[in-house]
Amino acid sequence: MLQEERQNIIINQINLHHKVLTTDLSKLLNVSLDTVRRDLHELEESGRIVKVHGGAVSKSFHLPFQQPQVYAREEKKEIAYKALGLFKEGMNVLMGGGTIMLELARIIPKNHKGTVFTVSPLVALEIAQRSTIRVILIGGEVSHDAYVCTGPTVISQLSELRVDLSFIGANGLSVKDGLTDNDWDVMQVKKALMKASDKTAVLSISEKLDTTQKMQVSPLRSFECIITELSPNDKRLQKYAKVTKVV
Amino acid sequence: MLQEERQNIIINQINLHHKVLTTDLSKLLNVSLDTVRRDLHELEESGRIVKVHGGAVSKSFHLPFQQPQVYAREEKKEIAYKALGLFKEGMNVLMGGGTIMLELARIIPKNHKGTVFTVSPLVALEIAQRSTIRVILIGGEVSHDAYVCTGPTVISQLSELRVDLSFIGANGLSVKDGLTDNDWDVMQVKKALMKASDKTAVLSISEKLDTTQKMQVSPLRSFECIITELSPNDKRLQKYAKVTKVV
DNA sequence: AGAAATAATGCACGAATCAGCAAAATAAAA
DNA sequence: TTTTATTTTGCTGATTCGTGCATTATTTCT
Repeated sequence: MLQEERQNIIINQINLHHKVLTTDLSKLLNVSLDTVRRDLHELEESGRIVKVHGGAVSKSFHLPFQQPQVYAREEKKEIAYKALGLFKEGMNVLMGGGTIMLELARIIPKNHKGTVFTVSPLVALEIAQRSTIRVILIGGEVSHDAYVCTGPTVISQLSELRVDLSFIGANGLSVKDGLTDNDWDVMQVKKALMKASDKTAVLSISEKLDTTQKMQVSPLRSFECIITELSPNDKRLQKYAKVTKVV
Repeated sequence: MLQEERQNIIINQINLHHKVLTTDLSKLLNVSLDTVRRDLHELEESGRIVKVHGGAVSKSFHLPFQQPQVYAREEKKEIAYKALGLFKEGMNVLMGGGTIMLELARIIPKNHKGTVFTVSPLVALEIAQRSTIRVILIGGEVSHDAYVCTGPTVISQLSELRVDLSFIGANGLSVKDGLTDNDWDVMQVKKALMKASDKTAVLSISEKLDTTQKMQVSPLRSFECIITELSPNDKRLQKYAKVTKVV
């Protein structure tokens, strides 16, 4: 077998699986490990792949220093725009935390009528800064990782509140387990958010669909709708559409 | 499984959920805790994530509030350092809003013991971000100009609170009129802050000495001390020193 | 302050890598 | 074709790398 032929096969395998193991290639091509290694070395020199210990990965798979400021920013913006459509003039809404909420906060029109309640200091500041809308921040202990107010104060304040609509971000979302979270305090807050509102919309990027975290916030059917960046008739959403509205 | 592959999965999990636990990753990836820890270590070294006790959090969850030009920054830092001297280990303190408070928030040591209550979302976020100290945000309507929580909710929550010490920024400060402010809501909040604390320290740059605003918060004598960037025996402070302590 | 959870450290073992060398294959020249 | 030069391949041993385990620190919770 020619060297070039072999290397083409290797490239092919990498494109196919994003990664290859040196030992696998050795068996597949019936050559020694050294030969495979030398091939990988050359392919790396010519910049076609990235060699790692144990094998090699495709260049796109190995993201060298790409550090997005906000992960999946565009998708989240898209979701925020859809959500904004539900926020009619004069409504009182309740917003949770997370990057999607921040995007939503950014696009609320300056003179929108209504009141926003939120447990997220960041959301509160963003809205207060950009718009003249009334912002009520529900205070409590500030969580060190999610930057959201949590704790009994939050729960009790929310229990005295009644709003038309709430927006909640998702950590895990699946048909079977509904909305799930991995932080007990945050889970409690989300439950309270839902209790305080007539309707609740879940905002989530599609990547979180069919994932489950440790604790359940609420089953799917209790939500007014699920908002993702996907088209409502996307295949991935169909099983959700049977239980609740998808947007 | 390739190391590279594993680390990509970890990054992805963190992007999705902002925070991951070492034990969860260990189960998810079917490797020992040590391996996960080493991965997290490497990812931190290359600057892609931030490691915390028990797991790791996303680096990209950075706070977008910027502070372009702070007037008299150096003087304010100086004041903040003096104020920090009063914040002993284990104390519960209450902080108002304003740029001096932000400087104070920035210099609180990472592992300082104690609890901070504040009506300023900015202060709360700054502390929550930089330190492991407990931060309780007193919620309410977010003022559009001072970015401080105001209104009846704040007042009533503060009335149920009792702390050792509070730090308040000044808008106007004079021997004759004491601490004065020009915003009715903020004035009310400051009054409530004082009522909730055993002692109150006023933080002010010297420029505001001998100035008076429309509404009085409290006369001078009710303060434990006044903190400025000046030396305590500066000429300008002498008339204040007759009424209360100056630092 | 004590108990439990989490992290760091040192060690051992196997797997992967590398360098140099000899054999084999291929290409080029006589 | 034979001979020679060049490239490619496989092997050996030394070395590094990745992983898990045991032990010791550190942190957190109560």
